[in-house]
Amino acid sequence: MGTHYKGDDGEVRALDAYIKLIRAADSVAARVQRHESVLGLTATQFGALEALLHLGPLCQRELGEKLLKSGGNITLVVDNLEKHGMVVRQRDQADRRFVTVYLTDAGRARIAALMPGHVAEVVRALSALSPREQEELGRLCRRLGLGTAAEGQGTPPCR
Amino acid sequence: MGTHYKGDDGEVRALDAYIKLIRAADSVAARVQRHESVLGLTATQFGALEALLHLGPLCQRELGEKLLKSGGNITLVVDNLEKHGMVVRQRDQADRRFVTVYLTDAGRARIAALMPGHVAEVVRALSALSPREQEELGRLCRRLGLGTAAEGQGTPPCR
DNA sequence: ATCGAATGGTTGAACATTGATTCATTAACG
DNA sequence: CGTTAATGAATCAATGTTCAACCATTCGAT
Repeated sequence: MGTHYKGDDGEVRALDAYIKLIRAADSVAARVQRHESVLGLTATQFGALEALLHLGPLCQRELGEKLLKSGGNITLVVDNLEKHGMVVRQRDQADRRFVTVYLTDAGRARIAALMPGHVAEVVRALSALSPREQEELGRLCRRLGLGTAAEGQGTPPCR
Repeated sequence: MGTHYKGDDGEVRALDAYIKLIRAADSVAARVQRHESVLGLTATQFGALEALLHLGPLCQRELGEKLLKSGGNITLVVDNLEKHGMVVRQRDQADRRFVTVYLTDAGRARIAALMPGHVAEVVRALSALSPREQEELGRLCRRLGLGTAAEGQGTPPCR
């Protein structure tokens, strides 16, 4: 199990941790997302709604940073959410480059209704670890994320 | 920072760990993959070559399991690797449903040449953690991955 | 005030990924 | 045997994602 690469201890240790980290994230994300996508939302759409719900209106650049997605992608995601009436765009009057994205009532209702199930699924996915272990995992992961990630660590990317 | 969801302690703890896990994996994977993709390989192509290098020839179904990717995707990935002469397909004579994928000499040389840089980048990405912490992270992640993931935990998915 | 750099957003091409369908082959079972 | 089920792979449409090019807007020098 783990890595088959021949190298010194430090390399094998890092590779092993790396593989397990990626696999765990994939596994947990897949499990959680199953419950979102069934309801007609992609993971990124869900993440966007959730960010808007918990952080309030955001411009598209901010949304992209929170979700770790490219600008072009955010344009499409917001397009689709807007098409479905979950969200509205509005040009910022002060600085007309910005487009602020607002949750509609329908969007707020939708994401609010989805959250309990989402939370329950996350809790369930992490139930393999004790509370103390979950905290330890969070601590370790936070230090890893600091390296490259956009600093805004507000809201879940949801892949 | 972390989660903005209002809920009981267990929920907040799980959500927080979840977010950080996903972000850390994204962040580390992005960093590592930057060094692979610059050289003309997608993450999945790299993962496939690496699996073949360390595990020997595999059929496409096995490859899909190792990489956590769909069958249709594997067909395309192998197509592209074959086009570039990194890999050859061969029908299994015993059971003609199987197609075994072999590394060519060129493919072996290519992945072998890439590995040291890959390993160095993984080591670097995980250097925020001490050896002991890396082991702890691996231990926690392994227990999370067990929930849903395909059991074959041989080789890195690389997203 | 103006010109150039930087920033936010959009667009379009390229591509990876999935999921459903289909086909060939093998296995199982009567 | 022969039919049916199961398995591995290929194919195709649909979609999410990224990246580069581009436009509009603002900001900063001079």
